[in-house]
Amino acid sequence: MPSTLHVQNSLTRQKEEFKPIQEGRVGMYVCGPTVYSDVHLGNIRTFMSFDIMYRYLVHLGYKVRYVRNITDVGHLLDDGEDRIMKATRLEQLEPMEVVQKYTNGFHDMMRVFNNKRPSIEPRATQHIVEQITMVQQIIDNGYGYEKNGSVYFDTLKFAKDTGVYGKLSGRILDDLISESRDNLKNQSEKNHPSDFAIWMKASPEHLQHWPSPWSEGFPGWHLECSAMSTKYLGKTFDIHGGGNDLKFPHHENEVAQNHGACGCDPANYWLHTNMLLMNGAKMSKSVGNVISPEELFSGESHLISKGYSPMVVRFFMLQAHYSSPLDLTDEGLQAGEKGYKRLMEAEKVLQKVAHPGNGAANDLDKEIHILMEGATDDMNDDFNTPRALGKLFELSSKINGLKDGHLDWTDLTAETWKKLQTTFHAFIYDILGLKDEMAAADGGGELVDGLMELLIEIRQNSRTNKDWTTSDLIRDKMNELNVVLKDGKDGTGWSVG
RNA sequence: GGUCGGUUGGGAGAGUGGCUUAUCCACUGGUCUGCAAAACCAGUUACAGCGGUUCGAGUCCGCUACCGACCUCCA
Repeated sequence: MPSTLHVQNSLTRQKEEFKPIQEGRVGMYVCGPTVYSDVHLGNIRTFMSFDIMYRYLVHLGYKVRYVRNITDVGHLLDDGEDRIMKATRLEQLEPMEVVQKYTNGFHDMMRVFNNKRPSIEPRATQHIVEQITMVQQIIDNGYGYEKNGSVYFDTLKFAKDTGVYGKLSGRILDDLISESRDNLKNQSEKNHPSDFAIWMKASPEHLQHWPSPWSEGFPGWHLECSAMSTKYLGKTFDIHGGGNDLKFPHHENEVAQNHGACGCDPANYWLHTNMLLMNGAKMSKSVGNVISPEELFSGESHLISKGYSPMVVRFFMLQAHYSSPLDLTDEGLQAGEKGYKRLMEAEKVLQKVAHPGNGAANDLDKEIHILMEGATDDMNDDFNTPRALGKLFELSSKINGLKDGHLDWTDLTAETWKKLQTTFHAFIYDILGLKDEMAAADGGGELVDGLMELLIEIRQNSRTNKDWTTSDLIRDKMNELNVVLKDGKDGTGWSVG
């Protein structure tokens, strides 16, 4: 139960206390999407995980510079074709049209899931100069060589000189030699199979290309992150993140490039998120378990029984730790939907109900404090959202218990109640980034509120007169409209859903 | 073949060498209620298998089985 933030560092494979380079400030770089197709649910989980980290760091009072790039060039498919170029060909669009289209889609989806915008969202194509400069530095330092207009990173020399190559992914260069397969397009040009391109000469049909000292071409995929993180966060910064499938080769090569150019580690803490599974397997077309965010919302998929709202999906994802694989299932989503509503209801009750005034710091008071502190400790422990959520649910029980009269208001002070209101609200909205999806519906303005009050009053009169026909009619009709009436000790409440 | 991770109750999913339950969903009983819903209380199902370390192990070590990711574009 750490009282300061600890994170699992992929670089050391250990949980370490987080100490920023500059006090009070954090530089964080996260590998963003390659904008060549619609955003994948797995991406959404990854960016949501880093969104939580970003939010929590901000909550802790850090001034965070959060950089998340857009890859719009240089990311090749295994047949050597550029991802963007492929989309250009298939959709008959300009490269920048492809990039804009899927960038827009990505942004829309990030907003739908309530992910905060990064401080800087640089694009690879806007940083060609920086990348060319870095290639030159790498060449000057003896770790790059040119072949037919393309430039490659000399992994063998780098590994011999520094011993750094393979540090992040746990791979040894000897293994890489035997592992590598001769299926890369430019294989023959490379001195060594594990070498990778940092500048590629453009073939005639390639639409995205820039002049450079070596050829008319484009930067290698791994290079953009090195160049842009260095530009905006400095040679060494605090946190570098991405999906764990990027660990090798992308992140390993990034480390190599930074060392090759500047002789230093790019980031002190490398954080990797785990994969999202669908029904126990990685989403893939061959398995037939792919579902898009839109299908998830609408329910139009054989994989799910109904649609689930973005916040339900977000809540569902928060119930697993970011470093564990998460299995997306219909049952899991259903459970998530109920849990999400329960949590949000408790928050509403908490904010609506005032402490009567007289109370002492008894056991209940202490329990509430312990739970609140526990939730913070959980977040400090490598952003453990599932455990923190558990604490929030235990607090929900206390809140509901007080409201229903099962727990005694005199056992806690008004200050504690006030603090609970602040803390709970901060956790749900600021840290976990949940939104009240019912708010839009039931906050339909004063008119709706007034009408609802009137209906509830009429129904209450019927109930007093034991006119069950009328009271049940109102309740049933409301149910048909997806409005749930809740009879409590202090009158009737209502909610949508 | 190599690297890394995983296997927890009906489902999802935390967790720690012992003492106090994760939590959510589902289920059972109860309280409340005109009835229901909601809420609250209580309860039922666990730590893949085998061996070892230990006074004591889901928790550490080893082996076996199974699963996954990466090694090739991928969050």
